[in-house]
Amino acid sequence: MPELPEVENVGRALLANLQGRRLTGLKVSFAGVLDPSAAAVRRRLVGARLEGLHRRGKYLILHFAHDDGRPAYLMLHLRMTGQIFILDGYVPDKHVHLVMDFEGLPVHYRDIRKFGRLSLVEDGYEPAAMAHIGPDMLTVPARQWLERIVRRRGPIKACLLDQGIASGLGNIYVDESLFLARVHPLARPCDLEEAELREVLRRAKQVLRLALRHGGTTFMNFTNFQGKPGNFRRKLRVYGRAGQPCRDCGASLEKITVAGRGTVYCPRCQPDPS
DNA sequence: AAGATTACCTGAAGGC
DNA sequence: TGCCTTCAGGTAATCT
Repeated sequence: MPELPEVENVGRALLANLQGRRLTGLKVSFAGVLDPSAAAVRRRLVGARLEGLHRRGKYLILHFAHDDGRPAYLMLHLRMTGQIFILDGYVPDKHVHLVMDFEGLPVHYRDIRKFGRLSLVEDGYEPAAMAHIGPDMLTVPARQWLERIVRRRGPIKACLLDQGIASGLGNIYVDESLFLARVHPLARPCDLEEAELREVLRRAKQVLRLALRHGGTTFMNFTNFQGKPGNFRRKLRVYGRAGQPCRDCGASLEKITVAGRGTVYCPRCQPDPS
């Protein structure tokens, strides 16, 4: 499940391998992953060079430019199971839906569940299609984040998953952040002290940076562009560990449902808010 | 109007 | 070549 650190890794790989290269071909075998049609995307992008790239939350926006300077942008979201492979001798299977050719270097897009999207956008790194997406979780100033969350009455876990408040956290890193901050997933931001909220943000940034350094978390499907799994899984404190002992206090970790998501927490380290 | 639910997909896992 | 149900979760759309 790609969240901010996994998406950042993908972005770095794309930049490192493709910056300055020209897109020379585009093959699409499942049209649903591309918006609009392959023909329309080809018309805008083939012949353009990859100039740069921007990430906000779990979105990547690739900036292409034609020789006359005319810009074009491709917005990418991997959703649940999207993967990019840039790998010598990679053999596509039935889940590879799109191949971009960069002057002989093939870039494969694979997506088992077909939730991911590559979308042509015309309005740069801050497109209207992302107007409802909040600031990036890794860089949002504490003051701005507090303003956006402090009056919320829903469970803090739902707020952290809400990409409109701040973007980048998914189910894994939300549970990890709340555990490190010693905050119960059902606690309401409007009931918490400012210091507790600040601690949640501090821990979220910490866990994202740490996961990034370890190449992301491979739980189900994530691998990097060369097909290697991330190493952060063995660092997880609560996610995927329901019924196992808390690494800090030994209590049995509990599993509940919050905002429709499986949620693991320590009943002793993260005391019930009520 | 924020919060909750469902649709979109496939594969893994478990019960029988 | 076992069948069926449940679960996994990011986001948009649709409810209440």
